[in-house]
Amino acid sequence: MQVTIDVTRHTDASCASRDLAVRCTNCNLRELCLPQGMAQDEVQKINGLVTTRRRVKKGESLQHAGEPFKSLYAVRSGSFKTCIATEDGRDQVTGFKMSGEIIGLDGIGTNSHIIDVIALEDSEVCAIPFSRLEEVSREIAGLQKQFHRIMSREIVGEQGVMVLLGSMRAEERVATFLVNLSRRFRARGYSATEFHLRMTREEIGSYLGLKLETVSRVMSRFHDVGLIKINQKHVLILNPEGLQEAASPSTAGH
Amino acid sequence: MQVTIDVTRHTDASCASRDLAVRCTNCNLRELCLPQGMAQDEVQKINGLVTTRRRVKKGESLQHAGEPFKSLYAVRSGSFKTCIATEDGRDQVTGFKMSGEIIGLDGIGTNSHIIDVIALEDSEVCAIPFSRLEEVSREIAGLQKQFHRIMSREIVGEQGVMVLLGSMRAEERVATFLVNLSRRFRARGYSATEFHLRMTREEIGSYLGLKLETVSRVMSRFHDVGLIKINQKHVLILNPEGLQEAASPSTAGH
DNA sequence: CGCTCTCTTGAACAGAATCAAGAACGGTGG
DNA sequence: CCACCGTTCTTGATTCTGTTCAAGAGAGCG
Repeated sequence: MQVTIDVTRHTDASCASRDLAVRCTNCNLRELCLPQGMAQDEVQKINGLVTTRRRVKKGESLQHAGEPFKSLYAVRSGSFKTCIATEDGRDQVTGFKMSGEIIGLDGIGTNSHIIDVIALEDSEVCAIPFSRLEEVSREIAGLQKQFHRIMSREIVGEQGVMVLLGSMRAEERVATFLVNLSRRFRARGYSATEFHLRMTREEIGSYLGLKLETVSRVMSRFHDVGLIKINQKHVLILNPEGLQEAASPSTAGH
Repeated sequence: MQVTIDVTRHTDASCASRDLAVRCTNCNLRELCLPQGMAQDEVQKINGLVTTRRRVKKGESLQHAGEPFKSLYAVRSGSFKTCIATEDGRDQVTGFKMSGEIIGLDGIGTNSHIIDVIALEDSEVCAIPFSRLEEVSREIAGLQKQFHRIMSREIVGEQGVMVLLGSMRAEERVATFLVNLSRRFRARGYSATEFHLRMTREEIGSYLGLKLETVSRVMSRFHDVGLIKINQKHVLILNPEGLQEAASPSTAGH
């Protein structure tokens, strides 16, 4: 087959992968990603870890449940949803991944993925071959430590979702979700009060254990009482404290 | 391959702690615990990892949220519940831990625990100092691999709970819970069809995102339709396939 | 421009929560 | 050994939150 178009973009990507841009040292995400908290000289040693970049178009999948596990992925740009499909046909969103976050930890235990990961927009990831990561982290204590931190935080984060799903009412869930997104956008240098939802109401609902109609209704209610301004996927948080309060009611004061 | 483990007589532990029994090599839980899947000679090298045993009486806590993180614990005998207390006073059970399972992974990320762990019965754990574990796992690839497996499985397990909480109805949740317990008892050499619940209805409910009355009602219903026989904390599974079917309905056939 | 997908909103319904009362159990002390 | 107490469990009646069903409005894409 002949490649006739898009040569520029293609070159961009290959350029990136043989050039300096692929190095963690120069990556503007290094404080959010794998190198976070590592010493300067340690980061240099892990430059070689990331061998390839991968582009994933909106709607395409980065990894499929059942595939053999080879690499972790660090989100370089864009965002993803992680889904789990149960034997009985249920399909649930278990998380949303933004830049700097690590994908694929589910595969380590059984050497095959159990989670589907799908791009919510055109995205790019850095592939981290896991066997290399294990090797290098045996040599660099800082990497080992950081990798353990990442896994532990994943565990803690999921416990937070369990609390959300197990004991929060619909309004609290949606408020918690928005507050969480807000924090993550801010951590990435974006506005904490104004952003664009990359996922549909249905995906939000699936993640929060609610139906899409309920998500929509709750957001409309927040809109009506002046907590937020929402128009389709565009969110403007008018009252961050109020939203935080809606997320965990009895948090005394604010 | 079938591994039969005799856990029925864990023997007395005081003898154990000053004697050879503290070594992983001789521990009858080694196929469920940290050494699982490691080579014989590797297991010998990690004998020194477990420095102390700790007894925890029923109702007492093994670790408190907020405490600095020093050690992981492997459950040697007995069982625990893990709870998370949110700022706004909510308190939720996030898991139950049985022999061979590892506790404390939540502390790695922040160097302090965020989870409370409370003994459901008089129990005993092996303390694994984490800094030592990191050191040794830099030397022994098998240990490193196994530790990563354990963390990954924790993540996967929690995703399973997220699906349960996010998309299952009450009956499915309770059935899933019982099937899960049944499997874990069997893996430990106990009966898969007859066992004693160590936790209260309220604790089960908290874990499953249900009220204790609902748990009780669902169990009574299962009893009435002949799936199980339940008398307070004593459970007898009469129809394992039926229970499995109740846990994930549309699982075609059985 | 038309089609589809997504979102909003309303009305009726269902499942689990809440409120309430009594029964069964387990531990304690007489 | 038995009576007593607090805790845990069961069961019923009622309430309420979120779901389901339904219809229409927007937005985005080819």
